Amino acid sequence: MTTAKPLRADAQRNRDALIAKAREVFAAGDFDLRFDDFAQLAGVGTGTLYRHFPTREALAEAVYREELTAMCDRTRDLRATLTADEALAAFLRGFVIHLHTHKGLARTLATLMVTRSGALAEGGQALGQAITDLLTAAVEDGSIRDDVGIGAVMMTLQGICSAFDHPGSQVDADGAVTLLLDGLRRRPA
Amino acid sequence: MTTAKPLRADAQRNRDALIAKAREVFAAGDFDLRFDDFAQLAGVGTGTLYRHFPTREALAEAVYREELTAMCDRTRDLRATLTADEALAAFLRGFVIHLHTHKGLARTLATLMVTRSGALAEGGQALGQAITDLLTAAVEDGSIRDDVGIGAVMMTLQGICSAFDHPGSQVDADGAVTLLLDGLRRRPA
DNA sequence: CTTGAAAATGGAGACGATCTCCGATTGTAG
DNA sequence: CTACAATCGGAGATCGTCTCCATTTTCAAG
Repeated sequence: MTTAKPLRADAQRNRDALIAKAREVFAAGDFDLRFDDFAQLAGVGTGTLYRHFPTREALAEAVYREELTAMCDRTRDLRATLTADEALAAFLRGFVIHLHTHKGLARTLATLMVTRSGALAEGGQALGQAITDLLTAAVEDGSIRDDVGIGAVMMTLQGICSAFDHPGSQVDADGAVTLLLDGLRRRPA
Repeated sequence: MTTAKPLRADAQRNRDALIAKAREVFAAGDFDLRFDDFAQLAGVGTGTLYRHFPTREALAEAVYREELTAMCDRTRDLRATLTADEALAAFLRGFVIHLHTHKGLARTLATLMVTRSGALAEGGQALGQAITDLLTAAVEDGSIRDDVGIGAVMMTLQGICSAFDHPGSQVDADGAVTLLLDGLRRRPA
């Protein structure tokens, strides 16, 4: 999967330059910049841009790849320290905070989930798996209900990501997580 | 608001033809048809199309206007027959079923919520208000919690609409509603 | 039934974004 | 150093969106 293909020196340089500039642009909130302009800003030709990143989403995914793996790691750390349901809660709370400080990440995840292009790009795929593992563990130790599927949870998360540019989104997103966590608790009666 | 502006005979005819054709196209699942082609199919010029419907969303909203008002009416009927929380539950269950038989509606609502163009087009606005009323009533009579905002619920609904083209979405959407309703229940302890 | 003015039409073409193609350039193995 | 392959760059093809305005249609007043 993680095919390590040796990249020629100049190719690597250009790729890095593109990602670096794109990160700046996203950080500035300019998500809808004309795609070709990413090339110009990075000082490469449009052909080079398209060769490295066939689509806007591919570029976004590369920019946030680090963040994505960090989140995956986080799920594992939490699993090691806390009970399954605590880990789930901690992760989701952290997820919202993380999205808040990286608006571009929210948009990227939303797009990846909607297009589900080629079954989500690699990083999105990994995060999805990590969350699935968290949920599965919590179901197995009986701390959350088992009568609703993972997909239902993912839909809610997709809502959070999609709606994250609206003003006041952080409070609402946190509320949505509260509802989700309480809804997931095993029905007492 | 509902400004009744008399439309010239030919204008009305063309408008209706556009909506009718668009309804067919959406029913066939072809949501991303080239916008100009809606005009060609309806036998009018592109200028006419744009005059009546400045954007793709405006056309979609017109197509589903009936559905939208029907849903608004439904919230009121349910309020008249059931308790506030029963009405909310019944509405959301019905909502999912409705989306399932009208995939185009799901996509339209998702788009309207994302763009929130001019504070949502008229129909979407009305539906949002109707849902808000349902929630408010349930909060007021104490059947659902009051410590999370309406926005949190809307986020979840946005997720349901956004994810509705994925296969197996109906089951997942129903699960998401289950989680939402249970999450909204006043915490017992 | 005119008739004149306002309303509406339609479709060619301007525009802006995406993406491709290929001759020129650069890196690297031998 | 040479030759070959990998990569580059950016002009321009392509495609969807939207505008503009000369022409046609409607309609109310005479």
